[in-house]
Amino acid sequence: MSPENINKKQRQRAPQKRAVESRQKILDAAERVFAQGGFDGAKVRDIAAEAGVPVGLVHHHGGGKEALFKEVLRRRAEILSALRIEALDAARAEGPLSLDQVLRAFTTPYFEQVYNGGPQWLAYARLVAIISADEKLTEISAALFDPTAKVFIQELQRLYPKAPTAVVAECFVYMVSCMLALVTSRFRIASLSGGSESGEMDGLLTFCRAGFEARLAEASNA
Amino acid sequence: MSPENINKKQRQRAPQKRAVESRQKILDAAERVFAQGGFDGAKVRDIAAEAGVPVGLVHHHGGGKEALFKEVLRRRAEILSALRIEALDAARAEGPLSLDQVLRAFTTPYFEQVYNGGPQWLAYARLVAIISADEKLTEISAALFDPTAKVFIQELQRLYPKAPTAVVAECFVYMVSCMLALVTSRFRIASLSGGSESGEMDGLLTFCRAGFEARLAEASNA
DNA sequence: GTCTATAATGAGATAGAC
DNA sequence: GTCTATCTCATTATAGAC
Repeated sequence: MSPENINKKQRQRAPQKRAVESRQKILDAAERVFAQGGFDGAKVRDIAAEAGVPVGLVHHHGGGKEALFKEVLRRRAEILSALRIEALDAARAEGPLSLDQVLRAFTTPYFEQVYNGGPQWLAYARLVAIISADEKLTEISAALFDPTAKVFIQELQRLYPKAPTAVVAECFVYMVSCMLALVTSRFRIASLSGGSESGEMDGLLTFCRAGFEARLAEASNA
Repeated sequence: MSPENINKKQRQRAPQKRAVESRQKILDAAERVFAQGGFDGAKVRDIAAEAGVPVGLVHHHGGGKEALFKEVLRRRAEILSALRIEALDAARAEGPLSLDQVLRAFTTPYFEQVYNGGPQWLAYARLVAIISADEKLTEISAALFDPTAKVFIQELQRLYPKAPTAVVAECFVYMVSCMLALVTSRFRIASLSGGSESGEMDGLLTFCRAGFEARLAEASNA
């Protein structure tokens, strides 16, 4: 056995507590900084300052700005996708799916994490909204979210078999936009209405459920 | 009369055709470049190259990157706001407003310009979607769009007097999100559905009208 | 107004000591 | 792994000739 292999094995056995803490601090700080300003707006120096570590360490653990960005996105996208599929399976177990169940299986995990998962999830939610609007990042966000989206669209299609798939996808995109808007524009809603807030998930679902029903019924009769 | 005043008068009389053309080229190029990548992603050099002018000229006419950015946003925001208010007034002239009329007064001018106003309007639409998602640019977009938004929210409030203003504003934000998403995600919808497109304004309105009705009815009975 | 050259700064990445 | 100092390149902005 060569010395290199011995070193590798040792690293696998003892991943140095301090090191993983640093890595975590850097990823979390990057998440917050990227969530304001997006990829180009964020500076590696800002991330280092936010994490309280020297700049060199950000490169060491993150492997460059771009790799760091992708890793930040990937982390929670995987968790979220798993939770959504899980929720859908749980609903399926109860019998035939309703529109409300499908929409809830998609949105509940998101709001659950954003509201109860700690402040990092809120930063992540903002970041997702930013990359969704950015033309240049389409490939990344498609790779992260399209597989799950397709599962849900397929499920919705089953509920409205006569509606064209393009219309189902269109409605799905509307729902996702509203979902992101609710998180990113809560202050905006407050300001536009003169102060008080209202943004709860059930309101969003009422809006979207009615929208789906009306639009897909219309498209089914065309 | 001093020599300076003479010079000023001469400039006002003859605003040199070449100069205004350059200014126009630069603004249009900036619009396209900002529409990909946002403020931080866009480089002044890219704008100059896109406009086919030397870098120095961009600064001369644009007055720096930030001023250029704001000017690009302002131009069409003013046109759009005027068209929307105009459409609302025209509908008012026909008698009591319906929900559909209010929503159409807001969305029609937008789609009219985006689809028939030339390619620069499409770039502008993308740009608006980007700045709407960006936390740091909240002030700018609020200054540009909130005054008109408030007029429409007030009108919607009149249709649903028992609904809390916060809920009306919430629905309004949903509609705007869907409107922006329709323009920015048309290819996304196509990809999610396997190829064909569907994105027409009437479909959006069906979705949002039903959403408004359901959500505001619910909130009025609470 | 237009263009070229350059100044001044900002930012990503790396080398090498500890 | 951690940190400091530095390299290198890109970018905004300006100065000054035409």
